[in-house]
Amino acid sequence: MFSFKILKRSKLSRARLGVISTPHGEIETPAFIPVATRATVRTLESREVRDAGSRMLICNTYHLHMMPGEQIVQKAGGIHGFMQWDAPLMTDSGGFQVFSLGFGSDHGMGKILKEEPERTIVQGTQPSSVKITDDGVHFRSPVDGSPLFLGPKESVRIQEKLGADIIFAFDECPSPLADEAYMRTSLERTHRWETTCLNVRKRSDQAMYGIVQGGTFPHLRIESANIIGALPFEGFGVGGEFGYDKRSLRRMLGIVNDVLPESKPRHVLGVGHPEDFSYIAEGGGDTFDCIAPTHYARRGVVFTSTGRLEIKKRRYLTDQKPLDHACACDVCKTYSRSYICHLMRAHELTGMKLTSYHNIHFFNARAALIRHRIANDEL
RNA sequence: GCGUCGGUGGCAGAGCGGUCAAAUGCAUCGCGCUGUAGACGCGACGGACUUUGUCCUACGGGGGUUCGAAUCCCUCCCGGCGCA
Repeated sequence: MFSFKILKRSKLSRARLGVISTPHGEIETPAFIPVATRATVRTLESREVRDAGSRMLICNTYHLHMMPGEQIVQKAGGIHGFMQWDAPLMTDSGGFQVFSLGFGSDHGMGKILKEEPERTIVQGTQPSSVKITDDGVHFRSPVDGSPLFLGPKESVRIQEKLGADIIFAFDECPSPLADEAYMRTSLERTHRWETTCLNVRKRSDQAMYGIVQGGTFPHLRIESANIIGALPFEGFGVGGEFGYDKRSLRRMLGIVNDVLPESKPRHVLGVGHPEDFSYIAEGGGDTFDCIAPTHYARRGVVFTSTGRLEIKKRRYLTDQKPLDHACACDVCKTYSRSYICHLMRAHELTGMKLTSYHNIHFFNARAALIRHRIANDEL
């Protein structure tokens, strides 16, 4: 049911052109995957996401377990039926929440930094609202404080009920502030968890991706890729941070992907600003997800062919041009910057919807361009 | 006309003798967001400068009281409400 076909390998880089086939259809790669954490790409209906050019989404185990709960989703026919998305779907395992609700929250930072960090998280350190044990992670909801224990068994059990086409093994996304000793301990624990995920899986109609970690330590990345790559996963995720320098993203991916079996698809977790696309493809990434298009859209940041546009600025109130003159999306064909600027300033939901739609379309178009360039031997 | 309440920064709205260039919210400006807790977070927001400080101009206008007033008094102007 699940397969990955490589249509072309670049001669210039590790980039490849491919097709992932799932029980819910195919997707051409490299591809950008919008994030639909709680079974929605925020502000957009499933059909709109589809219209904007998306062929696969990634939902989240932790968030869908907390609300509405996997039983509800399962009864609705899995996420596909629940959200009426008749195309491929992935679910993230909850491994990112180990970071985002843990050290990420403690230090008020994301997993990608702009400069070399001071590695203050040493082996044995625990985040304040999350407790990491050998069996899994005790979470405490930042919303209402409700507890949740998620380990490899729990994550797989939930993901099998949610029913995505591709599920991820449970990992710990480590903080960029972790020192090497912490990173090694975390990595070894993650490796054990991933083996458990393979052992407890019951469904054969879902692909399971193992996740490579190791932070910015090349030898740990290689070690992780060797171990995870040798396990019978249908594909691989590459998680964590890749260094503050954009170039190191391509380098680290390259290091990992030289080790991972070439015939299986690789998903780069949580990376994908427009300027990252070519690095990801050149590093051998096939799919990648990022909250950027929707996250920024709601804050009034629009991605265009000439860079970011902060559409809430007063100066756009009288601008009759489309968001992006080079964009073919319905929003750009229909509405002016002036209108969208007004909606955003008035806090009208439609404003966020229009910017989200455009950004998703823009990201998809950029991914299509990457595919085009590989096909034309340009990348 | 009489009575009464009120006029504070772009807006709304605290303050009601010193610790007030004036709380708070919104707006504005700047910055930050990369497997989404977050339609969010941080900073600035009268002017000028030698900017953890100094000076100037400010709480409807004018005039007083006081060492000191956005805060008290008088008067004028404007607005809400009530009564004629």
